[in-house]
Amino acid sequence: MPTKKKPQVTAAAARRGELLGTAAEVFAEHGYNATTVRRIADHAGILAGSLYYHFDSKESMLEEILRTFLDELWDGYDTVLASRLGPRETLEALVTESFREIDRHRAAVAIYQKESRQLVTQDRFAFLAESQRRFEKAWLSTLERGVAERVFRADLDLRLTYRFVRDTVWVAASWYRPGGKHSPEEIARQYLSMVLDGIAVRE
Amino acid sequence: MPTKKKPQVTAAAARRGELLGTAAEVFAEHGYNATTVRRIADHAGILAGSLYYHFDSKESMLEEILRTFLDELWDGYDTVLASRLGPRETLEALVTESFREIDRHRAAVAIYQKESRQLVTQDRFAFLAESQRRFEKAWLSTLERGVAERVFRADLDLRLTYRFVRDTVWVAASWYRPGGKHSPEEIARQYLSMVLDGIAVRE
DNA sequence: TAATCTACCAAACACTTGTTAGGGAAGGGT
DNA sequence: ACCCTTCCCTAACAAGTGTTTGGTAGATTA
Repeated sequence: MPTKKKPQVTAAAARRGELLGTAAEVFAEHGYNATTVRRIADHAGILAGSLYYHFDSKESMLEEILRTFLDELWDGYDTVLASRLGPRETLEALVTESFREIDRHRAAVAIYQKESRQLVTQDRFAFLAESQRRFEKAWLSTLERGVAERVFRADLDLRLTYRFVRDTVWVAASWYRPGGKHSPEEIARQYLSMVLDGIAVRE
Repeated sequence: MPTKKKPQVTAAAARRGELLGTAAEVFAEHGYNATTVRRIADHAGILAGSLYYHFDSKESMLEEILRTFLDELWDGYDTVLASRLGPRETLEALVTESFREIDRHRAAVAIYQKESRQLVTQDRFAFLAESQRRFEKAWLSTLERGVAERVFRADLDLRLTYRFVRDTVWVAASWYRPGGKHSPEEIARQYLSMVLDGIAVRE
């Protein structure tokens, strides 16, 4: 029976996570394709070949980064959706949760934004397509409920509205920097104010 | 004195434009870095080396694609800005003009969206940074005028609002397909309706 | 008809890429 | 003292990259 096995595996997992973190940042900064494994290794203070002690391939690093992010994202989303709030409150909670995820996983979100379109076609990244379907379903049904309950406008193309709301939230990852003057919650509040009430003065 | 010189140069320019068009589409679909010159050549029905009869390098193709797009974009923007409309009408005209540009140059816009962040640091693409500065100035001043004239809300962070409006417009290039059921003007109308008045029902 | 030019091909170049194989230093376990 | 695992390095590989060179069929010009 092996003694003292657990300490090593957690240490290994910690190192793994550390390397994935630096890889995510380099991917986010230069793009996946333009990022060489040597550059990731440089950033981590080791040599390129050494990465292959921890990971099977460059692609598997990308996969693990995106999987980890999406898993945590859906943890938050599912909690919101399970609360069975009204449509407006659901939308507010989803947006706020999204900005929190951007705060926590900004590199992964940036990568997702830039690369997901081309990745979804690969079998390996089929989970991205499934996530997108769930995503669209969650948002669209919230919007539909809102229209039915007369809290959202009925004169808008809902699919267009969905893309509008989705994009306005996630593109923020391209300029957001954690530790800035706005907290995720504050940014969410302003975004919601614009999306819900518009930027024009009411008369 | 050379006779019959002009027909050739216009034919050459036409071929150039043709090749730039296919290059732009491949760039937009797979990303600049992931696009090989061989794939562009395949798409055009020639061999990779033959591209170098028309262009200096892969990078110069990218530069010409983006320059052409930005030149036409600013033609439209400058016309709008020169009209000296009120802030709300200026915003409406700029948004509408943007969607028309997306309709005309959707490949170039998609490339710009995905690659500009990394390109601006290169000397060769310094014109992107200049364009971004003019862009921010045009939009921000319009928003500021709107706040001063009490047609836009005064309680919003203007820089956040600027990024919001900017992003909501341009990310549309990632899903917009010309010839769809919505014309650029119709999409602009719906976007403006959401941005100006919000998606919530007014009470 | 001969000369020239246009737009392409064929084949190679130098370089970078992701990845692999073998080795070795450090350190805890027995 | 020895072994074994962990984590990294050194050095190389094969495939793919952007680009160059020399050549050539066919149209255009003189």
